[in-house]
Parts: sequence; structure tokens; C-alpha cells
Amino acid sequence: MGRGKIEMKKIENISSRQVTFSKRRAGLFKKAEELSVLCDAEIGVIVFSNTDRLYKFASSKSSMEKIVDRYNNSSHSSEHPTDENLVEPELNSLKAEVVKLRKATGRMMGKELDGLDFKELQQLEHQLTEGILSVKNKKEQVLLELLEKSNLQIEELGHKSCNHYPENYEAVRKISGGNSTVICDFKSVGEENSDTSLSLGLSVATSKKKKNPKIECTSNDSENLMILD
Amino acid sequence: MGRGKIEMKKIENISSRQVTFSKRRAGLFKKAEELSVLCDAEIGVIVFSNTDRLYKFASSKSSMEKIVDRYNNSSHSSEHPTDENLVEPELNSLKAEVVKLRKATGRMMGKELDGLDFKELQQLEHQLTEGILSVKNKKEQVLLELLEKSNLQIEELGHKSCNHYPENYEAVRKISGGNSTVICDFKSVGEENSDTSLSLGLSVATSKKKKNPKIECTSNDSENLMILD
DNA sequence: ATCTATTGATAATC
DNA sequence: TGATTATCAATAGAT
Repeated sequence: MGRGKIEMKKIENISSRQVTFSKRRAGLFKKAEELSVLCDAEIGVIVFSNTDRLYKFASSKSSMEKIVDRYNNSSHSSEHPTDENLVEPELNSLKAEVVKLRKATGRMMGKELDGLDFKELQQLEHQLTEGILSVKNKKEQVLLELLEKSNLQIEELGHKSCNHYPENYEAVRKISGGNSTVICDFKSVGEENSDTSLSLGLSVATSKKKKNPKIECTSNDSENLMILD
Repeated sequence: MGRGKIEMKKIENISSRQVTFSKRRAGLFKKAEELSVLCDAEIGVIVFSNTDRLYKFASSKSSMEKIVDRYNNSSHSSEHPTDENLVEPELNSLKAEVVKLRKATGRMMGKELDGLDFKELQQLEHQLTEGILSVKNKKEQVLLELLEKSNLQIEELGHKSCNHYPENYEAVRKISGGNSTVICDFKSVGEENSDTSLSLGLSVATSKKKKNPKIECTSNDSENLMILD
């Protein structure tokens, strides 16, 4: 397309190669954007010019980081067969750790359970249960803090207008207190029967399956706390 | 281009969205290939469909792994001051991944939850719930297989001695069958009453959705072309 | 999948 | 670079 066809091989004239690179790169990114919009796809494009410059495109609402993460999580199950040659010890141990961690996260997400015996499965389940407990506690803490904030706001507004407190105001003050590290027992809120999203009517996580849940973590000693073979 | 213009917004008709996705994805990859050849560029394209399938393109002579490594090393070199300046290209990205994975496992174990907002916590909890479900299913499968084995043993012994079958023998045969991939439902075994309610609160369909995203890959380098399940 | 009428991308040129 | 435009390529809709 253009005033004439061109051969599909490297353009030798440097300046016209540069021009073509700019134009076609723009075209490629535009196509990627269109595809992502039309078909609701998450797209990342990485381009290194022959001069080693990096150009990247990530579909809106996403970032290249997220996309690369998602890519790493999707494809590699047993990738990187640890090239045996000319690798430094540090590299090897890092690769080993990555493999271990991937396996561990995979198992915690319920994948790659095949090698485990009953006892190990039991341990894994216990670990997950504890994880859920912590998450639920944290969720409550977050919610209570939000509630507290809202009620303070309401209180202020109330003072300005007509001193009208919300019905649950006193109760809430009692529950949340001023404490920043609230440990609560589920029954006091009554949400423990099923996934909270269902109880609270918040369809956040359940319905958003396609989006990669953003889970980033920090931990230095994962080793002793994970089930590995 | 086509019989008429189309609006640049998500195509709502599912089948025509699928068709467009296929056509335009092919077009995008072709454009990427052309750009890489004409301008001697190294190009990687990652596409996640709205059904979570991965499609990738890597320019010839390259692989997505290499490109992603190169990307990690070039773009983040300033953000991630992993002080090892002159190490292997792979080292930095491996370190980054280790950090990320440690964070992930830590959070799944309920640690380091502080930076997360409610929605993220909800997603995390959902993921853990799915993990538990899978683990429980696996546990049952393991138990049933063990039981089956035991009963076969008993059967043999019974034939030799007095043809005495265990009481639950017939029932168990029915549940486990001769099938090696037993899918069972909790009620049929009634093995525990602990937090089964939590697991059962979620329909199986809900938790099964994001099993194993399929991966397709296009690249003229045959080595890059793989389909995983 | 295959087939075209159209639109869209872009090579050449300024 | 940026704009113009004659061509060719991609593709929307139909089959």
C-alpha cells in the first residue's frame, strides 16, 4: 500500500528505513489499540528498534507491567528448563527459587496438586484457610475504617445541619472504636457463611474473573512456610 | 476498511466480535512481522482475549522470553535499582520475579496485606477460596483412590478367608467407580463439617472458570509456536 | 472458510 | 519531521 509495493526485506536505505519504522510502528500501535477496544482484549506490544530503542504499547486500562506479569503467569508452568551452561550460581539459585515459588503459588491457587499426598494436601488447605482468615480480618478492618470515616463525615454534616445521626451510629462507634488494629470475630458482623461478595452484594471479585487479580507480595522467608516437594 | 466503517467501541455481538478478533489479530501479527523484517526490529506482541486466552507473536530469531527479558531490563533499569549493574541480562528480571512471587505467596498466606484496598482483598479472598475448593476436591480424590485400593485388598483377602465385605463396600464402588479421575461432590462423602460451608457456598461453575487459559502463539520461528492447555 | 466492496494504511514525494 | 495523495492491503459484511 502506497505509491508502489515494496519487497518484504530489510530496507537498506537508512533514512527511509527510519521513516518507515516510524510510520509502521504508529500503524501497528493503532491496530493494537483498535483490536483491544473492539474485542475487549488486553494487548501489549514491545518493539526494539535496530538502534536498541524501546517502544511499547499497552492497551488502555492496562500497563505493560501487568501484561508481562500476566504473560509470565500464564505460559510458564515448567518453562525455563534452567539452561545448564555457563550459568552463575546466583542465577541458578534464583531460577530454582522462581520454580519453587511458581509451584507454591500455583498450588495455592489449586493447580498442580497432583504430586501431593493426603497429609500435604491437608497442610495446604490449612494454610489457605489461615490465609483466608487473615484476609477476612483485614477486609473487616478496612471496612470498619471506612465506616468510621464515613460516620465522622456524617457527624460533621449532622452538626452543621440538624444533628441527625444515622441509626447505627452508636453501635458502629462501639464496634470500631478508635482502634486501628481491630480483631473481630466474624459472628459480630454476620458475614461468615459464604463468600463475602455474595453476602454483601458486592460483586467485585466474583464477576471479574477475566481480569488478572493484582496480587503483589512481600515476604522474605517463604521457604519454611510453603509446601514444596 | 470493509463494506462499511465500524464504530471504535467494543463489538457487542459475540460471534462477530470473535470473527473480528481472529481477523484483526492475524492482521496485527502480520503487521508486526512486516515491521520487524523491513526495519530489522525485535518485536513481541502479547494478546489476551476477553476469554483469557493468550496469543503471542515474537519476531523471527527471537522468543517472547528474550523480548520480555530485554524489556524488563531496559525499562526498569531506573526504577528497580537492583544494584548489580553488570550482571547477566536475565538476573534482574529473575530477581524482580522472585520479589513478586514472594509477595504473592506472602499475601496468600495472609501476610503483608497492608497496602491492599477492599476490592483487592476481595479478589485475594476469592482466589484463596478457589484454591481451597481445588485442594478439597483433590483430597477427596486421593482418599477415594486409597479407599478403593484398600477395598480391593480386602476383597482379595476376603476371597481367601471368608468372603466378608466391608459394610460400605458397595457404596464406595458406586462412588469411585473404576475411574481414575473421580470428580466427587462433598455431600456424598460427608467427610467434614468444618468450613465446608464456605466452599459449598460457591457454585462449582463459578470456581471452575479460570482453569487453564489456553495459549496460542504465532511466530515464524517454529520454536516459538506452541499451544498449551 | 471464501468472497468483494470499501475503508484504511502507507510509499513516494514534496 | 509533517502534509499530500496515489496505491495497495486489510477487513466488514455477506455467503
